[in-house]
Amino acid sequence: MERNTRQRTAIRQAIADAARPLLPQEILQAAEPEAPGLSIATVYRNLRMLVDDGELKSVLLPGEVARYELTGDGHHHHHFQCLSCQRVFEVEACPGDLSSLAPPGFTVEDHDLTLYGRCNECAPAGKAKSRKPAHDHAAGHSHRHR
Amino acid sequence: MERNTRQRTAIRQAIADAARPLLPQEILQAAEPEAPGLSIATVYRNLRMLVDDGELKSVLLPGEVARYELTGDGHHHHHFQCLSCQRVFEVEACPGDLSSLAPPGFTVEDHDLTLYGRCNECAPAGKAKSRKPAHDHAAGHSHRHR
DNA sequence: ATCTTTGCAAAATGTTTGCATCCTG
DNA sequence: CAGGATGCAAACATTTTGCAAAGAT
Repeated sequence: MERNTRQRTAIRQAIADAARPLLPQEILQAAEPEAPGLSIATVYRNLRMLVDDGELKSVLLPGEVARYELTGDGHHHHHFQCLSCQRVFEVEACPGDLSSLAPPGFTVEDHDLTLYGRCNECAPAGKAKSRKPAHDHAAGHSHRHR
Repeated sequence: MERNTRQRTAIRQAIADAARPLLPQEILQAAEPEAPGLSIATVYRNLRMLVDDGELKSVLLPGEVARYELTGDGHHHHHFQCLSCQRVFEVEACPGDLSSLAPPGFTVEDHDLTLYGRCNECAPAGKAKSRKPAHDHAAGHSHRHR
């Protein structure tokens, strides 16, 4: 990744402008106005390059397609997904060391945590197209091709 | 889902016999000897039926394809993935209430937690085909087609 | 001018579905 | 023997890749 193209700039900008991790499709839509004719293949190619470069980080939530956010200072953090609008937000807090939770003989090196609930824009009452509670997973659909 | 077929019995048994959540492919391989000619389509169809029936639960880890485990008593628990062998194990412990971690205006209803490290069979040194640390996600690959 | 990057279309993956047939109850 | 369940292949959604054309330095 060495040259600066209109497409790459638009993709970078789209992610930088978002206040939350975006889906490849959202990135395409956000960047397309800046780079007319932008193709999804180019979005994927650039996402991969930017992640390899350390400029971006992919945000993987259980059963969800990868989203992307700026690496920023790269500090440890987690994510929150709204059960109503499905959008994902960064969460600064972290429960800390969880090595005591592992079974004997197992060593913990890292962890991933996702919180589920309602974001500030979605009323805690409005049970819209909600995802099922995390430990009540619906049928397998990592590839359910949402 | 009303009839008892050789295939369905084999699938149920394969999952019951496993000490950990299995991938659809692992289920196919484990059940095939009991039900020769078993097709992957049948595995998927039954997994979905059994999940809908509440007999099974899908285990979704970040960036991973769905795995399946028995619902059992359906108690709240989490999972551990070995960075060396990639296998997933159940973890009884839970950090408890995490609602304080959410940003103001957000309400937490549930959470998902995944621990990463080495299982009892994989030496903490053997850095085999390991997954990257959780907050250092590799490029998107919910569909990375392992 | 060179060599990266793009767009398009085709391939690869994991999962789902249509349909004729098979088998359970 | 009726209707659910299976196997096969085709369909799907998402992501990747081959290749010729376009573009950046």
